Amino acid sequence: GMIVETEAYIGEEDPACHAAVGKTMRNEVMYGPPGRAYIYFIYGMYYCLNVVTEPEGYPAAVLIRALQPIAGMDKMMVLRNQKQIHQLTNGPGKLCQALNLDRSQNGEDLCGKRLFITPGITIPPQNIVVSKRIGIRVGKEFRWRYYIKENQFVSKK
DNA sequence: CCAGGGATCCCCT
DNA sequence: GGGGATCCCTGGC
Repeated sequence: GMIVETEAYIGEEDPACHAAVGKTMRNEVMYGPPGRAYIYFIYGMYYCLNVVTEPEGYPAAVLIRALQPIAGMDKMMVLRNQKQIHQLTNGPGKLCQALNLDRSQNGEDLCGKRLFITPGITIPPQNIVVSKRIGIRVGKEFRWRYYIKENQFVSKK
């Protein structure tokens, strides 16, 4: 899939970042080297996928909030129990379900062969919308959400 | 040990 | 637009 929506969570000073409480067993992957997957369990039923960024020791990550499916939609439909393509990966929990991601991929090297990100098409800056992050209670003031303008697979306008 | 909360989703009204 | 599902993690006692 093509990543069409992301959010940044940056350091212990970001109250919405899981690292705001300091290093714990849950968030330790964020303190590790960049380029790895930080996958956490949320609301008792869902997982969220992040890409660890920044040098080792500084906890930060980019939450992948939505994908535009490119291949494997048949498998995604089974995993999601959903036939509408637009409902397969338009949310952080949904896309983890569609890609069958869970705790077992937490910490995985995203430069490997199983789960990885490749360069995609270039989106002109004027086609990228910047907004406030979604679903958080604190740290709402930071405009650290980015999504492709008018893309039909973005989770929320 | 236990209570509270959560970077969501789905279904109902 | 609102509430329930569902369970892990964390911090406090």
